[in-house]
Order: sequence, then structure tokens, then C-alpha cells
Amino acid sequence: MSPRTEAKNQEIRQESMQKIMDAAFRLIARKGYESASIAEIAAVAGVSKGLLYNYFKSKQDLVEKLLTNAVNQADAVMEELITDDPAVTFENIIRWLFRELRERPDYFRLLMELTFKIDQFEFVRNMAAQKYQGYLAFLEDILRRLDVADAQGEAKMLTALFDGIGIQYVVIKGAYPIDDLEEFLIGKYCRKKTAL
Amino acid sequence: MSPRTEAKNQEIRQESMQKIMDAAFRLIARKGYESASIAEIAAVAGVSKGLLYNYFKSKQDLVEKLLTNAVNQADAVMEELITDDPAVTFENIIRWLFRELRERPDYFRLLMELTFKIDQFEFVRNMAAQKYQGYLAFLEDILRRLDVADAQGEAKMLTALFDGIGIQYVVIKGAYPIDDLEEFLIGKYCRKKTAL
Amino acid sequence: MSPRTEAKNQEIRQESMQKIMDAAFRLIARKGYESASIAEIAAVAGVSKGLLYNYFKSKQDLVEKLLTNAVNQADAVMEELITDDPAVTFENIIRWLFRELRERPDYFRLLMELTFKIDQFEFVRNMAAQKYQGYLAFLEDILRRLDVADAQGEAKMLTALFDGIGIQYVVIKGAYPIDDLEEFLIGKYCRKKTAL
Amino acid sequence: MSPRTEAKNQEIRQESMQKIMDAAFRLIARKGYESASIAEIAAVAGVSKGLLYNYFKSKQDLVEKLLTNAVNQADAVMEELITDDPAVTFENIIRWLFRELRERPDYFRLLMELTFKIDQFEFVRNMAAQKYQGYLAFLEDILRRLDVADAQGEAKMLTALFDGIGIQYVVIKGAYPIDDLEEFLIGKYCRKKTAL
DNA sequence: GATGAATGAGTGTTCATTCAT
DNA sequence: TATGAATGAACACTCATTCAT
Repeated sequence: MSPRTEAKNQEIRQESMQKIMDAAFRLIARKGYESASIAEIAAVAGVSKGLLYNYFKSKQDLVEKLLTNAVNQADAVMEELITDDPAVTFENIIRWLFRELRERPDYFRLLMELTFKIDQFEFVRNMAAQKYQGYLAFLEDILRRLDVADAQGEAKMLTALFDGIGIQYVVIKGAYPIDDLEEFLIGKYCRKKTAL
Repeated sequence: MSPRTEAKNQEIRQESMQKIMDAAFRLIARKGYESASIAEIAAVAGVSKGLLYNYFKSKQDLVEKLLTNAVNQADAVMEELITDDPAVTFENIIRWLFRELRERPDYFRLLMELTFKIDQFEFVRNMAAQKYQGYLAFLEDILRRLDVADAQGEAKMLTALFDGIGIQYVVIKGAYPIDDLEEFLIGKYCRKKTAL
Repeated sequence: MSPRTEAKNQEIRQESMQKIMDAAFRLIARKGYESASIAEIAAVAGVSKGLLYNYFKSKQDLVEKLLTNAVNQADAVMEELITDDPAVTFENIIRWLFRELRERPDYFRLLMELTFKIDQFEFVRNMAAQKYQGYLAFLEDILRRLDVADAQGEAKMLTALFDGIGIQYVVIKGAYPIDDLEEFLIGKYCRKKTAL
Repeated sequence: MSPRTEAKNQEIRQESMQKIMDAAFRLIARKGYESASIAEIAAVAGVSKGLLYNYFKSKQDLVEKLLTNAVNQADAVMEELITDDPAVTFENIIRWLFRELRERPDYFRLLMELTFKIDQFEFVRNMAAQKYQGYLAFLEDILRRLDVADAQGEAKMLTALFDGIGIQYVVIKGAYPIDDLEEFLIGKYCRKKTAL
């Protein structure tokens, strides 16, 4: 008789949006932005195409929310890795990056897929440079506290290195020596401080 | 009136194919595979769509030949960088990578654009792992001759690092500290051997 | 808590229907039937789409009630313009038509918009011919009482003329010489009876 | 072997465009702009939807070319009605207008359908006011040469009258007394000059 | 009486590919 | 060798309508 309560509606909406975003996340990460069609996303999410457009005003809007969401989540997790001891924090971060890559490779794939569309999507343009600067500063600060000689140069190198490892892993997958690389990096940067 | 000679035909073919591949190279590198249409490629190349399909049996075929070509050319150039002195060779390679990135960023963009389509194109799948192994072995050999402790680990790291720098540069472009990185790497790996 | 009385319910119904019809009137007149979406009509009316379908069983039904309503209202007003003196009545009508056009151009726009959908909506088909005959007879009667020679022919001409002026005004709007036309018609048809 | 000659291609293109424009003309005139879908236009024209977009870059472009074409043709015909004797010219025009309406009512329907979309299509906006002024000046000139008292006012009235007759005819169709109106107008404006 | 989440058929448009010439 | 007219399946997106609450 009476219409649904606002709270109930919120819940329903949240659930549908989540289904759509999950489907979009997976499909776009795996097939790429263009090849993941709205029809397929809706089908995998188990909703109609029409509903998708109730929540996202365009494919671009969907992908923008997807990326923002993913990046914010990752940032939140990264915050938790920070400790008082920079050496511990540093190792935490490296371990976490590798764990993420192994456990949620789609996250990195989506990130790269969309990063590469930087000329196509303004929101990527706005985000990329800013995030790059943020991570750089963050890393540089840790390295400086670790008394690394050229903390800035080293930080620039490490962000590139992490991106490169990510790329290579999501491309080569099973055949990629990701474990070796993790151990190598931990050994090089965390065990013997003199290496830096 | 007289029929074209076989040689003349060959030449014409070569020329047309080259124009098509040049156009495809630029457009795909800059706009991405999906967004670079056959119609536009043909138009930029100054040939008809029909002719394009005389030489390449599909868009995928065109892109496959494009990538193979590009990689082979790069490999050929890399061969020339090899000298008797591994230290010189190593510095040559680093310098060359940075120069390439700066002077022909489209080359790296195309490589990445297509690498990311690895699940879509079988030829990429076949090529990626094989090339990765090749570059790895090549680098490892140089590093071993330079008496680097963990030559294999270091090689794995360096290939990832180069990929990462490439990605970051083609994404962030002008704002990317590519010169700093080059100097940092040369300083770190070529000037003081102890660093390795 | 106590159930709403029937009277109260009626009032609520009336109010909601009126809000919907007002919104529909404006939007359809200004944007056209197809471009005025049910969603927008409901939004402007400040009700839900669901409620709209409680009162009108389809978009076509809504538009049908809208048109009937508008035409009936106009007819009622026209009744009031009738006096004992046909010359006065005639001038009243002309003045009233121009005033309406200027003050409520949306009314004429809606009329024309829907009239043009005559092949799409059966109710328009039924209404158009009937109304045309009605206005014709009405005008003819006045003209006959004004001793106009060919009252029937003149009446046919005048109904067409009024439609034409309406069209031209709602299309050309501000730049249309509506004042000139009003004066011309009054001068021609009301000031010097010999003209007819 | 050799590609079609340019002339042959021109011919093929012209033919296809004509089929499309004919179909579009009829469907848009009869069903309205929105209700005449590209799919139906292509089907009636006997071509694929894709081909339509080879010739017209959008539905709006198609309709713009359609209208421009129709208006230009009509203007060309109207030119031929002009004679040295303004009375003859005037009667020619009236006769022609009625003949057109009877023989090609779709022409007037399309004109009205699109004229009513003046707020939607910029090209209509540009065309409407200009054409109105043109026809007005043309008529005024003839009336002045016929020594009509208020030639300008009369011209304004006549353009509106013709539009009104057109509207009423295409709406009411068979039941509309178009013959009566023609005779009435000829009688009123061409037989007894004193009427003006 | 009232809501808005959900649907699905439909829209205009794009594009790799074919083929008669 | 070379052309470009033609196709059709796919695309992102819209919207009148339904229905559980």
C-alpha cells in the first residue's frame, strides 16, 4: 500500500549499483573499456540496460565512479600500512603491493586500462598527475627518513618500478616471476640498508 | 598499356603497405585500437578501404603485422648497441631507451596499447612471454659480465623498471621527470659500479 | 489515522491531476509531444511517474484529456463573447483571438502540435473535423447577420486566416507583426462594413 | 578490374540519395520527424541503415537537406509564375498554391512539420523568418502594382491565409472544402478588383 | 493515494568487412 | 591494382510502462 521507505530504497539502490559496478569492474578490467559493452555489463550484473542508466548517466560516468571508488579504497588501505618505523612501513607497502597484485590483479588492470585512456577521459587527466605526485611524495618521505642518499630520485624510480611490475604481471600472469621479484626487492631494499 | 612488371608491382605494393602501416601506427598509438577506424586509417594513408583489405585480411591482421614490424625494428637497433665492453653496452641501452621514449613515444604507446590487448589477440600472447624472456636473458648476460651479484634478479627488476618508466612517461608526458630519471639511472648503475 | 473521507480524496485527486495536466500542457506545447517525456512531466508536476499512471492510463490518454480540456475551456470563453449585436460579437472574437495568442501562446502551440498528430491519434481525428464545422457555422451565422454577401465563403476564409496567423505567430514569435495584423483585420472587417 | 568511373559513382550515389530522400520525405511528412525512424526510412528506401549514414551525417542533416531541397524547388517553380501583368501573376500564384496542395500535400505537411520544430533546429530558425520576409515582400509588390490600398497589410494577411488553408487541408483532407476556398479567393481577389 | 526501482523494445549511429566494377 | 557503395551486427542510450511496496 504505502511506498517503500527511503531507507529501504537506499538499500535496494545500493545493492543494484554494487552489482553493476562489480560486473563493470571485472569486464572492463579484463576486456578493456571499449570491448566491455553496456549490454554485457548489465547481463553479468543481472539487471536490465535501462536500470544501469538509472544509476549512471553514461558509460563514462560509470567508469569514472568505478575508478574513483577503486583509488579511494586503495588509498584508505595504504593509510593503514603506515607505522612509526619507516623501515616497517616501507616493507609493509612492498608486501602489500605484491599481495594486491596477486589477489586482485583486476584492480591493477582496471587502473592501467583507464590510465591509458588519459587523452579520452578528463577525469583521468585530473587524477593521474595528482596521484603520481602524491605517491611520489609519500615514498620520498619514507626514503628520506630511512637516510637514503637521493631519496627523490629513488622514489621516482620505485614508483616506475612498481608500475612496471604490475604491467608485466597482469600481462604475463602465471609465467611471471612475481615471487622472485618480491623477494629480490625485499632483500635489496629492506634487508641491507646499505644498498640504497 | 604494357602490363606492369612483377618488380614494379612489388614496389607499388611495398609503398602502399608502408603508407597504410604508417597511418595505422600513428592512429592506433594515439587513439587506441578501437578508436582508430579502418576508414580513418585508409584516409590518412591516402588509399581506399578496399585496398587496405587487399594487403591485410582484417584489422587484427594489420595490427599484428604492425606490432611484429615494430618489435623487429627495435630488436635490430638494439643489436647495434652491443659492444665488447658490457659497461658501455649497458649505458648505450639505457641512453637509447630514454632517447627512443622522448623521440618516438608513439612506438612505446603502440607497444603498450597492444600489450594490453593480450587476452584479445593471440599473437600478443605468443609474443609477450617470448620477448620478455629474451630481454631478460640479454640483460642478465650483461649484468653477469659486470659481476653484478644477483644478475638475474637485477635483470628482472630492470625490465620492469623500463616498462614502468615508459608507461609513466607516455601517460604524464611533459610533466614527467624523464630527464631526472635518466640521470639517476645512469648515475646509479653506470657511474658507481658498487651500487649493483 | 482515520480514513480519508471520499470528499477529501476527490480533492486530492483533482489537485494532483491538475498539477500533472499543467506540467504536461507546458512541456508538450513547448517541446512537442515526443520530446516531452513522462519522467519530465511527472518531475515538473512534482509527482511520481507511478501516480501519473494512476490518473492517466497512457501518455496518449493524458494528451487526449489535455486537449479536450483545453478546447472545452476555450469554447466556454468564446460563449461569453457573444452579444446581441453581431458586429460587436465579431470584433470581440477577433480581439479575443489576438489577446489569447499574445497572452497564452502555449494554448495555440499545443493545439497545433496535437492537430498535426491527427494520423497518430484517433481522438484528434474525431475532434478536428467536428470542431472545424462548429467554428465555421458559428462564424457564418455572425457574418450572415452582418449581411455579408458570401457569408459561407467568407467564414471558411476567416477560420483559415486565424489558423494561419496563429501558426505564423508561434513560429516567428517576437518578430511577427501581430499588432499590425490585428489592426488591419479590425480595420478591414469591423470599421468599414462595405469591405465585406 | 578497374574501379568504377567517377561519373558512374556519381550516378549510383545520386540514385541512392534520391531513394532515401523520397522515403524520408514521405515518412516524415506523414508521421512526423520523431515517429519516422531511420530504420523505417532505410527500409522504405530499400537500403541499409548504414548506407543512409554514408550520405547524411545524421537524421537532422537528412531533414535539413530535405527541407532546403523542397523549398528551393518550390521557389524555382514560383519564379516561373511571374508575368508582366501582376493580375495574371497573382492568379497564377493562387491557382498554383491550390494545385500544389491538392497534388502534393506531403510537401506542405513536411514544411509545417519542420517549421514547428523551429526551436529544435537552427536551420529552420534561419530559414523561417527569412522566407517569411521574402514571400511577404513578393506579395506586397504584386499587390502594390494592383493598386491595392494597404498592400502591406493585405500581403501579411494573405501569407497567413495561405498557411491556414494549407494547415486545414492537410489536417482535414478529403472533407475540407478546398475547391470552394479556391473559387472564393479567385472570385474575391481576381475577378472584382474593387474588393481589395 | 503514492512511490520509484525495474524493464525491454526501441532509438540514432558506427564500423569492420564485402564485392561489383 | 584499386575503388567506394553497400551491408548488418553491434553500440550507447532513452523512455513509456509496470508493479511490489
